[in-house]
Amino acid sequence: MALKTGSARNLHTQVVEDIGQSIVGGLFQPGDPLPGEAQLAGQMAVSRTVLREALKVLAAKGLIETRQKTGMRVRDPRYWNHLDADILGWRCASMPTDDFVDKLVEMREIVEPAAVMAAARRRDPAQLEAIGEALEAMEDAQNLDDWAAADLRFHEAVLMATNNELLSSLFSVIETALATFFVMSARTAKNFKYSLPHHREVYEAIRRRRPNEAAAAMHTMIADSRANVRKARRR
Amino acid sequence: MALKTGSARNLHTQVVEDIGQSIVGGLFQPGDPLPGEAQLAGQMAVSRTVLREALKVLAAKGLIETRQKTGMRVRDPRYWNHLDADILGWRCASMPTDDFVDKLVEMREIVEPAAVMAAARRRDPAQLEAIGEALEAMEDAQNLDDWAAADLRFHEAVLMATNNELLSSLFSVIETALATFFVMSARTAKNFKYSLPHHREVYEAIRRRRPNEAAAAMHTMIADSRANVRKARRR
DNA sequence: ACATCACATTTGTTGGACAATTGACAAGCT
DNA sequence: AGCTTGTCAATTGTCCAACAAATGTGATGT
Repeated sequence: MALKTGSARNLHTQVVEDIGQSIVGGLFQPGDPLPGEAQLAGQMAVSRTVLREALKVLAAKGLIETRQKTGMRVRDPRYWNHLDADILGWRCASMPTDDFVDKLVEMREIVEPAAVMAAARRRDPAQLEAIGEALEAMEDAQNLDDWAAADLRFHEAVLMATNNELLSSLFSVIETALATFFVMSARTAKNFKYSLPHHREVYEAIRRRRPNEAAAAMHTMIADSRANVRKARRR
Repeated sequence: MALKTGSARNLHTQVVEDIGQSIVGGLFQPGDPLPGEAQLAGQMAVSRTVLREALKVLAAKGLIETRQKTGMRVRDPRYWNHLDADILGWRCASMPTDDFVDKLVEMREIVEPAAVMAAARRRDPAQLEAIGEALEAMEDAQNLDDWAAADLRFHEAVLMATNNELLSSLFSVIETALATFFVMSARTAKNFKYSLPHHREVYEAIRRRRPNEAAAAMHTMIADSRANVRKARRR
């Protein structure tokens, strides 16, 4: 457990990452409980103060609960904030199982068509331009990394154009899904721009304020993406 | 700012509530920044340690960012975790503006019809029974409080029956929306059971595994609810 | 066998100290 | 004067040691 995961300026951030990943990754089973604060702090070579700051964060995410004398227990996954960006990231880092990928796709299929409908109705010129810029960046992309970044920007810009921050907060889900797909299809992507026409359709529909067309285009785009992931998964 | 909001076992929980509500409520403007830790701790009569535990939680929710020397700043609302149950609660507590209610309704209209479709396809017998029990409790309810609690259980059970924890995590949104509606229509509700037939339709569609019927029933139900809220808001 | 109570363990809370970072300002050089 | 450089100070980051509060456990007494 003592691996230093990513780099982080703050110590407690590292501790959060470390313990969080251990819990989400299943290293700690739900219900049965972590060592005491003193022991944990010793294991990770940090002060109890820092450890406790991390524990509070994990508790806020719903991963653990603490009671005096009893100690800390991993909560049932039912109570986790599954939409939290960190938790999503940890799940993908350690357990990109097939059914989890399916759940991500299902979320996309629900959220994104509805989002482009809202965007087509309510977007303002600046938001449209943000989407357009992302689209241009996708066209100009010379390698997979550039294209992935631009793709993320595109979908983020669409979510922002809904003018509903509850919807745009779901970008953490879409972001995780796309990132996972990119990893899975990194090899098989000779023509990584294959979905560019779909993106253009979505953009055009939003520009022309055609909610239904936008939703349809987005729907086929996600279906395509899912089929592609299935294919990549099989090899 | 020194009002003691709700009751809480832990001190830092109170601090989180207090500062979080102040930020979400607009008492602290985004961009320009909170007093230092020492001063804040003094104002709230807690130790710096406790205050810092609270600040880490708020930072994890995306409300603030801290840097050495500069201090703490309220982040742009774009970065807030708007789907966090606490943040939703704080927004409703201090600012149930009309457009926020509209956004909540929009989320329901997107999520819940899709959710009942998934539930109608994938629910298992136990999950169906959980929905049925909630429905019975709604029938038997003698007062508004009982009915509200049963209504919440109904919608939660539906989300759980999707077998997609990403979807069921959105219950925090639905919960907040319903709670707000109950408050808004508390007076005007002579016949608070008016939506019972709709709920029954949804239940039946899920039982008979009819995704499209379930989605349609849920859709009209939410539309009804929205119309009712509009009416209540006007007086 | 049962109730009661003291105890021990674990988290909760406090205060203080020092380290690390970094913006601000002053000094010095060109 | 304008720019660079270095020092300073303010703020958060980290650590430590002690005590308070809660609470399961077991001893104790009847």
